[in-house]
Amino acid sequence: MEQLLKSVKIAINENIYVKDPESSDLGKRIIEESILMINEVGFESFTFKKLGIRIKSNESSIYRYFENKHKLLLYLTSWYWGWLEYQLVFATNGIQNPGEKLEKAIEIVTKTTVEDSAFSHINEILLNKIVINEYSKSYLTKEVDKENKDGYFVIYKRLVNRISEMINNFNPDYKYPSSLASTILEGSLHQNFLKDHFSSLTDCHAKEDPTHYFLHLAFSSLKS
Amino acid sequence: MEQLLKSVKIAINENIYVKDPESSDLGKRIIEESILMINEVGFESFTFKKLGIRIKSNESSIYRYFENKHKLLLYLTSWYWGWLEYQLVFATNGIQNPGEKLEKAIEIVTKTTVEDSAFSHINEILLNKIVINEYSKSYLTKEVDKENKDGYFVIYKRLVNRISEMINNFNPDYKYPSSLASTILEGSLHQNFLKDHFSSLTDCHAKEDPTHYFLHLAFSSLKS
DNA sequence: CATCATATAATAGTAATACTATTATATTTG
DNA sequence: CAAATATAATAGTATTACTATTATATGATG
Repeated sequence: MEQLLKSVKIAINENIYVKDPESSDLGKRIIEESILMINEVGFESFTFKKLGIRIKSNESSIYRYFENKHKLLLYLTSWYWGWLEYQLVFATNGIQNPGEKLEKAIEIVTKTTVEDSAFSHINEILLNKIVINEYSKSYLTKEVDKENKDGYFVIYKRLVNRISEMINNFNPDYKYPSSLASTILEGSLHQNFLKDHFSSLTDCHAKEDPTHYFLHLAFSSLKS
Repeated sequence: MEQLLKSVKIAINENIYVKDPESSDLGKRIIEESILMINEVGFESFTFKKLGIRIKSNESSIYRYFENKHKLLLYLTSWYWGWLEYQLVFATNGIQNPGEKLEKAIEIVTKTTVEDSAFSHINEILLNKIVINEYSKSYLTKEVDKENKDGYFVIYKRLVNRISEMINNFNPDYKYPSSLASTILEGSLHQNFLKDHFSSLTDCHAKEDPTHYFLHLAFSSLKS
């Protein structure tokens, strides 16, 4: 898998960036260091000026890659979902049995992220933390409908739909496949957040807990 | 219920505000108009300066009630959760049967908000929209642990715990009562958001759909 | 190897934001 | 009526989120 992934590039909607960050060394440094910095200071305090100082480049040079930090967040989270989608498709591809397939899918999307050496400038573990802490902010905006129309959320939507289809294949009579799929994806981020900051509001404390919880939730819904 | 509620005040942690907005006419106008304005322009574009102009008062006067707009958001959302908690307790109080009680609770917290005439300066329908669109932003911050320690989220936590206890009363063997409770509350906000902006990611399209979805989700989990 | 294009860096500037501080003017209360 | 308190007006600051311009470095092509 590692070898194969090395030649794979996660395709991001071209309108999200001004210039493809994968196309230059500076671009890759922007991605690499922004992931570290957003984790350190949070998205609100993160600015292009500070990032410029950190990567020993200039604020205005970063603007040649991304219009603003919102677009950079969209880029980072799209990349994450694309990466997760790749893992999902790869891991479930050969499975014929719909129950097994769905089980594997839920495992993939709810498990704790491990680093992937295929993309050297991207720290997937920290990127997962960014998604947990900041993803909602990318769509809870007044511009969401326009940006959705412009295709900024296609990868996420495709991922939800893939899970929704697997749910449907397992039980075609179940009435809420899309809601269950979106609940699993969003809920997994939420339970992970609660684990770290509001532990009394969750029963997920160990690594595998969110996976067990969502497996139980999904399969009991689909079997009844 | 209406008559009784008229003498009820939703108690908000005193550290959230500088001066109690319920204590003056200006304070109530700040609450009333900020709800309208955040709905209109979104939390990001909302500023105390603009609110001051709108209520024909001064920016600096608003600062005498709230340190910043983040605190105002905490106030508004705490009020909402307090109001919902009151409805929950009131509606489920007399119910002895744990299944019925939980069913009622899920109905209350997932149903579409209707206006409550008891609090004339607060539009609960719009406040519910603010909670859907902005609540996450109030805790997805670098200050969350400190603010949690300071008790800024107590009402929300109490609400989740109430539901969690009802789940536990219905099925003491179920392993994830807190996770299920937080999934229902957060998930309900999320499904409502998807309904309005990403309809392909949800099966909740009509008014009662989130309730039906979460009732099915909860009870099939708890019966298996 | 010269030149031409492009990428990057440096500098400066702007409007808006998120405040703080000070003073003036109402309004309430004791 | 005086004193305290609430509100309003004004001004000021550091930071943010950009845009614009110019300078410099690198690299590709003829």
